Amino acid sequence: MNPAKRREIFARLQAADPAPTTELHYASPFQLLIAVVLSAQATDKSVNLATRHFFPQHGTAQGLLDLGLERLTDYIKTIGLYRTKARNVIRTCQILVEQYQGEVPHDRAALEALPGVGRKTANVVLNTAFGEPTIAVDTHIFRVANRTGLAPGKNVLEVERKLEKFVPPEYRLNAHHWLILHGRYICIARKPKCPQCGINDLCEYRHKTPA
DNA sequence: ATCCCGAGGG
DNA sequence: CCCTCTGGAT
Repeated sequence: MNPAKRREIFARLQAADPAPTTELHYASPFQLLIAVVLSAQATDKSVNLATRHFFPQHGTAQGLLDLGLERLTDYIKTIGLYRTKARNVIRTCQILVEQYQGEVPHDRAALEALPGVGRKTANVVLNTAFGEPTIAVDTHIFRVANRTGLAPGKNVLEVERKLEKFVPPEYRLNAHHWLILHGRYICIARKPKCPQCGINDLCEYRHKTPA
């Protein structure tokens, strides 16, 4: 795909949604971190339904330690992978309290050292909580980047590197949320809504869509 | 490559 | 029923 086309895609996404952001509910970098960890292979909606039961009263690292593993597990039983997530969240809280005064480190390596936190989660926290122009490639962005031809790649790391290289600097901060929301509501995995898509004339996939 | 794993949609 | 959802660790 040529650079002018890429630029036009982001210009349109920006026009349609000037200030995109996450749909996860959170009130601090810590709560964003926990919400993103819980969101692995789960919908934002289901994460919000669970966190609303304990973020208000136990929305800090020490607060979740006080809540305890058993009660946290009970609160997130409606989310997939809940046993692993509950253990990881509690261990993460222990590390944050012991090593970072309960705060979220503003540092990629420190974030990725937390249990349950990989490259994608670290990128989301760096972007959304700390304003860094990272592009976290999740299931939506991987699909959108490949379908459209915007940044095709065999794995998420390859797609991330291409996006970093191809997305014009002025769009980089918001690129993550534009692409993810586009993937969630328009470029859906099963049945993409190509007729309603604002960039279908720039896309390399529409031709393969069954009429 | 495999495991973890509930809820919603089609 | 099958697929998908802001993945990460082994």
